[in-house]
Amino acid sequence: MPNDSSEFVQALREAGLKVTQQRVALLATLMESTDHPNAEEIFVRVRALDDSVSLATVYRTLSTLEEAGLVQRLTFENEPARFEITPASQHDHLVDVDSGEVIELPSEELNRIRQDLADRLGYEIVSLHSFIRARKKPTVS
Amino acid sequence: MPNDSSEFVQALREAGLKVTQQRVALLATLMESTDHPNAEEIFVRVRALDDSVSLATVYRTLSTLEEAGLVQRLTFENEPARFEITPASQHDHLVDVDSGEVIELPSEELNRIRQDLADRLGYEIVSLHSFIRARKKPTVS
DNA sequence: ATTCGTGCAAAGCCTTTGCAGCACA
DNA sequence: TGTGCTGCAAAGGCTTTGCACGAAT
Repeated sequence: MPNDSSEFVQALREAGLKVTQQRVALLATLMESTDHPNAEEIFVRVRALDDSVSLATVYRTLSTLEEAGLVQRLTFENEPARFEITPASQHDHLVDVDSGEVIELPSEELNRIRQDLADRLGYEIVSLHSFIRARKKPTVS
Repeated sequence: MPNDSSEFVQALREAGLKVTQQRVALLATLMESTDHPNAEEIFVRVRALDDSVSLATVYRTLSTLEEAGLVQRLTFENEPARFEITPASQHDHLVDVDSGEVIELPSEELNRIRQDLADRLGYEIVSLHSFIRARKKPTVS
């Protein structure tokens, strides 16, 4: 039985989901990840904590947690989806087209403007998926 | 041989690509499309103009044109990629989560802020991929 | 004549799913 | 005990690719 005092356990309970060791392991893995891993990478990392987890469960759990709002799916171009724990405030992502590195771009200003635009059209925002593909500029001498 | 005076022909030539009837038909199709069709939908529409075009060619041509900068690929969640003629100025996309409809959100302000953010990090923007999943608000009485 | 593009069919990659067994509530 | 979750393996959807032929330069 997983550690009941964990913050993940509470989050799962609140979402009305059963607390399984696989889900706790996955949430723990994602919480510790500072990058934005894809399902395969998460699979490898989770197995370090619990080697009974299958790839199918990783996919299923990620979808479940996404639906519950605990996890966010990042859909970039020409690559498998990446995932992150749902951040406190939405942010854009800058993707280095050469290295594949992802940099988070927190900006209240961007969020505010998008909010306004959606408002004006009579929409409420469900989620944001913004990535800017960019290349490092040669450093100016 | 396709109509040499067409704007598409010129664009293809400038990109150093051979001018084939398939490519011209695809560009014409995309230019006439006001929505954001996926490869399958483009395939159907292109065949109305030239029924020799194969789905493989649609995919290959879209990738080629994307690389040449003539076409932009829109990568939304849980659905096949959509495409549009590269717009004069970049814009965000609002996706109605219920109907699937895509609304373009032109905003110079958003572009400027993103430009600034990238600049400050020493990056130059290659392309922008921003979609906001949103739901229509109930109309207030 | 050469090079590049195309159609076809097969393969590939990422992701989902059916089913029987197991774990959590 | 009952419901939901899991592992396994198979299937699925979208996209890419090898090959031989055909079209553009």
